[in-house]
Amino acid sequence: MILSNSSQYAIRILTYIAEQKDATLINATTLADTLQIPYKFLTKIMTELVKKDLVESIRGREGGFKLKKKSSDIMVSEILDLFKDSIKDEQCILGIGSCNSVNKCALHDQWVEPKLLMKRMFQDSSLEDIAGQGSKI
Amino acid sequence: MILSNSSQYAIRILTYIAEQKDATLINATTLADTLQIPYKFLTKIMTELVKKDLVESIRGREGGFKLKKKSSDIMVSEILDLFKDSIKDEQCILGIGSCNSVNKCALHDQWVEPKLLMKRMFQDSSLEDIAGQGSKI
DNA sequence: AATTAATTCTACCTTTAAGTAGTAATTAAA
DNA sequence: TTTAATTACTACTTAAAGGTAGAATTAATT
Repeated sequence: MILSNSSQYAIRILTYIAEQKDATLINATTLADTLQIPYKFLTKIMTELVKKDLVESIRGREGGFKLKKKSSDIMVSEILDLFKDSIKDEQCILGIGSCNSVNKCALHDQWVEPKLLMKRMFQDSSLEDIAGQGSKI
Repeated sequence: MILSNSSQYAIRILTYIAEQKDATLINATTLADTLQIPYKFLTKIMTELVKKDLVESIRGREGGFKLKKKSSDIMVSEILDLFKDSIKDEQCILGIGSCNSVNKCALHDQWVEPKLLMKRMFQDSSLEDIAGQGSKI
């Protein structure tokens, strides 16, 4: 699996929140139900997103969550960073330390291009970019 | 992590074996030492590679392992298949079932290109292609 | 002030990947 | 024929990810 469950969930959660009208609060129950994520696991993730300032929480009755920044200012790579799932420049596909043109593993040359594209995909995509396409949830 | 430890180990093991002269047997101790893979874990992987006919084993004293096919006939994707790490066509980067142009997740469009390159990297690289470059082990 | 609906905290349980231990089976060499 | 060097098998342990439970905290509504 390329991304951990936590990363996948976090992207889906944030994308869904980004699709709502600004300033509307969405609560954990709604998120868990619509995104089909186990409630208790979701709340754990939400707490992390709050701590890392991607999301703002309003506690108590009528509370909920909303984005803390503009959706165009939250990049997918930021989300992946929280769960150590983002692509590093010298990430070795065979796990032999760090990999570069002078110290390469057997698959290094073949990995350069796909790695670059993956990195770009995560770094260049904001929540605004990926939200609101009517895609599956 | 993109590939599991088992997949990474298996690729390294097979690449190393492919670099030896045909018909030379390499034993588990040598593999574990030179590739720095825990011996007991390595033997477990070797048994799988033997069962799946990628490797031939000679038991008993002076025994060891060698490739069962030509190194040009073993593709990296075959190895990854053993550990369910290969890239599937409709693999959804967000883990929402299977993903295609009519039923897409939020990241689908961005994922198409990198996914294709990754798939090709694995499908088009044989052990012969990646061995013998003097790369790190 | 009490109630209720919400997030947060702490601790635990479950599943899977990763790694380890011990022994049996095999075979060449001494 | 014994011994040593090897792979194969069975079972266990550990670590990490994924997931759950319950109570504490917060704050709006009644």
